[in-house]
Amino acid sequence: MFTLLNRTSAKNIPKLVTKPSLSIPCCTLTTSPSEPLLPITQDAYLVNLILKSDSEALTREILHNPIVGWAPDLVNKVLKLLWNHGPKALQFFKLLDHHPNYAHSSSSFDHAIDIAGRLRDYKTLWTLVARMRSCRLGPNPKTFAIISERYVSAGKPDRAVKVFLSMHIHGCPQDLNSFNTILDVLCKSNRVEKAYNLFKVCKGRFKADSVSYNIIANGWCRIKRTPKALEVLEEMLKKGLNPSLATYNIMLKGYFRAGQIKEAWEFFLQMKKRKCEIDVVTYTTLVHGFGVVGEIKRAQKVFNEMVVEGVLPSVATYNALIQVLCKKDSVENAIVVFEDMVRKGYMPNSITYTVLIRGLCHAGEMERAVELMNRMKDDECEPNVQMYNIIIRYFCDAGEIEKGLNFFEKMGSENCLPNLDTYNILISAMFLRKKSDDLLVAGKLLIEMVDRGFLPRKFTFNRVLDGLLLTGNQDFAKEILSLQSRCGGLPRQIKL
DNA sequence: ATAGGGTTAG
Repeated sequence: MFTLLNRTSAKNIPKLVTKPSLSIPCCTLTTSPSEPLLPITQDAYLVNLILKSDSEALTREILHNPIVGWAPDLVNKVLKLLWNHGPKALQFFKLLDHHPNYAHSSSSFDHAIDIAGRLRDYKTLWTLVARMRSCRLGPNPKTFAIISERYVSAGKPDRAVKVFLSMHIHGCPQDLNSFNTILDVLCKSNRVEKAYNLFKVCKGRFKADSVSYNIIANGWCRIKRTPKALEVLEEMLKKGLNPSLATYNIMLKGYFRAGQIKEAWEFFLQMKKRKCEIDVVTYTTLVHGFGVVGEIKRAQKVFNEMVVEGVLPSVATYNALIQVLCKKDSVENAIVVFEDMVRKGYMPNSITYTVLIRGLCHAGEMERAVELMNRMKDDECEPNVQMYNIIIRYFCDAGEIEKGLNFFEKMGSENCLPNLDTYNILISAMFLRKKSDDLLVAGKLLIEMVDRGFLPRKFTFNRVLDGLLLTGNQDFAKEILSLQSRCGGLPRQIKL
């Protein structure tokens, strides 16, 4: 297992970390007198407008409102905010495509294609690709990366491979980069066998490089098949391609994933012994790896020792430690680490908050979880769908259905659109109290989710239908039944 | 959006 380590690793190139600017251009438009007169960002204003307008009003606002100066950046922001409202997003995109003075940019096309793919609306997807081409804006390698990913996550990896092999027909020739991308897309969805087959067939044609090999090795590691990963890397060495620190970190993580804790530690010791440049990723892998198997003391020991070795922890390292403390130790100790990181000047990110909020909820500390959620806004961090889903789920589980519903309403007013999970969580909760009014709410939620492009499972439909029939809501049940038959032909929507 | 570390609860 250590032959890999006999080679010198490539120089580790420091990564330039740039922080994206968080300032958002403000719009002086005010919505209506009943709403707060605070300056509202233009993208948020438009999203609200799009969500509440019928198609006639929308045409008027999008095409003929002279106050809105359309620009690619603004369009992309709107599309992003409408991420969990696919049909409306596509309606908006198509409408704006007919604007007299505005033409879509290539990145907006990519966004729209992504959304169509998520809705599994492949007809629209390929229409957009054709339209993009006729505007001479692509499609580009990124477009195909998006399309492949959508096919793979819809359970159609063969279609993804086919799309890759026919890229050139759409005016975008394949190269090593796009080859590596499709391999990675397949591996990240655990279709490693498929990736490996494609790799074997095409590695000569595209001159597979060490990145290709790393992607495949990581794929085998993801599905806990470390021997296959080692085999692939041996082949890489035979080809004269050098492993890099990324290669070693992939294997290290692979051992942890496969539960080979002893091997992981041995591998790390060998890395050290053979003068590999060990970096923050290596240490984060160790902290997380030891933590998830409950070896908290060792995780903390590694965390403390890395500084001695001259490697500073990153936010990700802190997140790893905080997470494992929440899971295997106590949320109180996790908070201690969180406060320590803040004191040292680290800026917690949304993962830090998600992990801590879940930890607090799990410990039954709902008030503190909510408090933290309010406090994170001071750190230029907005609560996201996942956090709302956690809070809503735990409140519902604790029997506080009203509080769950309150948070659901709150997210609507904060430009955080519910996703499939949100609806499933809430609909399930509507059966807990055995109240007939709750079932009416469940029915309304079901209608709303379909409207937003999410397809409920058959189980969900049946449950709501049964509930409505049992509580004497025959008319509403009929409405739901016709909704279900209208959904029959629709493809199933998956979560993010 | 070409590779390695940190959310995802049966």
